[in-house]
Amino acid sequence: MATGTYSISELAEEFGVTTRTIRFYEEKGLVHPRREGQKRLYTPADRVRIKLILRGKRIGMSLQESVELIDMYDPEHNNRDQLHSLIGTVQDKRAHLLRQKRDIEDMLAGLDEVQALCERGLEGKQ
Amino acid sequence: MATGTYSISELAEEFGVTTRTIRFYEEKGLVHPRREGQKRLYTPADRVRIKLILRGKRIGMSLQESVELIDMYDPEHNNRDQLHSLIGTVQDKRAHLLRQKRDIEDMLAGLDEVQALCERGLEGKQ
DNA sequence: TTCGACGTTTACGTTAACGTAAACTTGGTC
DNA sequence: GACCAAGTTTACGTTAACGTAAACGTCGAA
Repeated sequence: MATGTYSISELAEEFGVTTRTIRFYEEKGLVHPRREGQKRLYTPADRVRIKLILRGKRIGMSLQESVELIDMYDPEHNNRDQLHSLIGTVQDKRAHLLRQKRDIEDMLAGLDEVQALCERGLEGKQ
Repeated sequence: MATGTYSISELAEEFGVTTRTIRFYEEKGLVHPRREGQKRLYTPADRVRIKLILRGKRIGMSLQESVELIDMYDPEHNNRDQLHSLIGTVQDKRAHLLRQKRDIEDMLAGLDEVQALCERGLEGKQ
């Protein structure tokens, strides 16, 4: 296998998913690995895309949402209108993420409470 | 309608979901509203439960996960073993949430980059 | 040369979380 | 008393994100 590339099972193992999952992502147009004969060859860029998609999944984003976010990075945005509209999308995404962050912080505070209650409950039963 | 209670459509509107969604949550045992004749009557406690479930959804939790988290609050945990095991679960949840928080912060940093690139792109085209 | 590990395609199955539609009741109001 | 908004039950439909199985190719080692 060409160096600096990955097989499908390497990536699957690294990310803790099945090869089916990675092929499914290709089916949906999320990645486009080269082929060596019949076999898929993933570049480091492909690997990063998958990594970012899985990061998105962890906070409840759909695959499409992840892809849209990832594609904000690549500069196919040339004219002013596109740049302005992209900035708008960035604002929206930011607002959404900030809300999620607040939600998480609230839950973490809740967990602290629960733990404190547990520990006080244990003290009484020493 | 009894004061200090809510109808299904009141809650649906407040939370921006359909009544179907709220009935579905009942079907799944997530809430247990009283009845006034045929109609469902939601207490403030019911309302909070739904609110917390929807908060969970926003960060990608399943309904079951949300319920498990919510139920950590109520003190049906009496003996030491249960308290210890609950503390363990709290730790796990916390770790999970902290990872999600990091993911979000990374994405926010990414968005800052994108925006900076956009603004620099616009400067050149004034 | 026969495995066994790894890969491939094709295709049907599954689960969660509702959407949607039909058919019915019920309490006020014009 | 007819109507309408808001409620109800029952039931089938839908979408995303894979799981699972079958049937096949390939290539390096024993």
